[in-house]
Amino acid sequence: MKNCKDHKKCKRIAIKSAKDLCDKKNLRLTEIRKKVFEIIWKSHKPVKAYDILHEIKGIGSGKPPTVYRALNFLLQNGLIHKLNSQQSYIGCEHPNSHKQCYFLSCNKCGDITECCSIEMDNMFNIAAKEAKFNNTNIVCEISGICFSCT
Amino acid sequence: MKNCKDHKKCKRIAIKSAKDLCDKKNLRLTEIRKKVFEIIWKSHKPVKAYDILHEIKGIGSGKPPTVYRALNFLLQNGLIHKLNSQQSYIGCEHPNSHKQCYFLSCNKCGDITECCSIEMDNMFNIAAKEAKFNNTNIVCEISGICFSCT
DNA sequence: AAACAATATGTTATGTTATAACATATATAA
DNA sequence: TTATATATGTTATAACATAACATATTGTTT
Repeated sequence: MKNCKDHKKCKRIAIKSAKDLCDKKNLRLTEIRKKVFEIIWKSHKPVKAYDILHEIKGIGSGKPPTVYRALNFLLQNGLIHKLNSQQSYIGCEHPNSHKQCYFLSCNKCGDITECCSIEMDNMFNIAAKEAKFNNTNIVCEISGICFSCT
Repeated sequence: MKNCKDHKKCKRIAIKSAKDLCDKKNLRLTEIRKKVFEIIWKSHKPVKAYDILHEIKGIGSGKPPTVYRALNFLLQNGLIHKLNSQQSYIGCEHPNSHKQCYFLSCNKCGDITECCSIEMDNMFNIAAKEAKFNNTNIVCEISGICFSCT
């Protein structure tokens, strides 16, 4: 997310839409869950579970299960994503709206961009259909060196 | 890899071509590396590092670094793949030849199919090019329920 | 409001995955 | 043969994640 100029705004919007989504779906965005979400949204860089754990002093038990439960809640409800190739977590840029996305991840600066592409989507759907796979879940992570780091 | 009828043959070929590849590239397929490779090739299912560790009694130190070093050697030289979404390792179906592949992974039977697709490749290349990314590495894993398990 | 059920969090312990750091051995090149 | 690079041994620990059971909080029914 290189083109984020005003991250405070970015974060505010993310929190607002998380609240809205939870209201609409009757989900409880508890204090702990909200805090974990906020920590993840501190930047556009992926965050590790144990970094959250270290940062979450004063709220909740400060023990792994607390953090992982919050992460799982956020993952299940599409508010964050897990980056499997680096075991870390990042806020979803467009909750509510999207089905599938892929990630561009810079090995140098750590910046992540979440991308949606109908073409890519179709590709995945075709691949799954050809193989007769059901209930598919797709992990697609493109890592490399981004433009500004080249 | 549902259409493997004769896995002994499958494995033999894999070991043969690993040897050839190492000869050609002047790489040393030592006893430990070969053993780890063989354990991975016992089936077409992904194998966990610690399962290898438990199975590798009698050869090498039988301690994590030994196994991870062998795994890294095999990964770096394209002889095996790592499935990031399940932290496990699987033999490469076509070393030498391919640049990019994606995986179909059944959540029920655990079977994995390694697929190559020019269209998918192009898609990834276009995505990387558009984003001006260099030296890209792609992780693409489609999980779901396979045809025979449905 | 009281009783109950469902959901969320606390707590302890442990399982799982992976690497750092330094020592020793083996292979290859000078 | 000495030097250098590569591979392995060894000890310790870091990093990631969940099981199992106890308690608290919220929501629902009576």
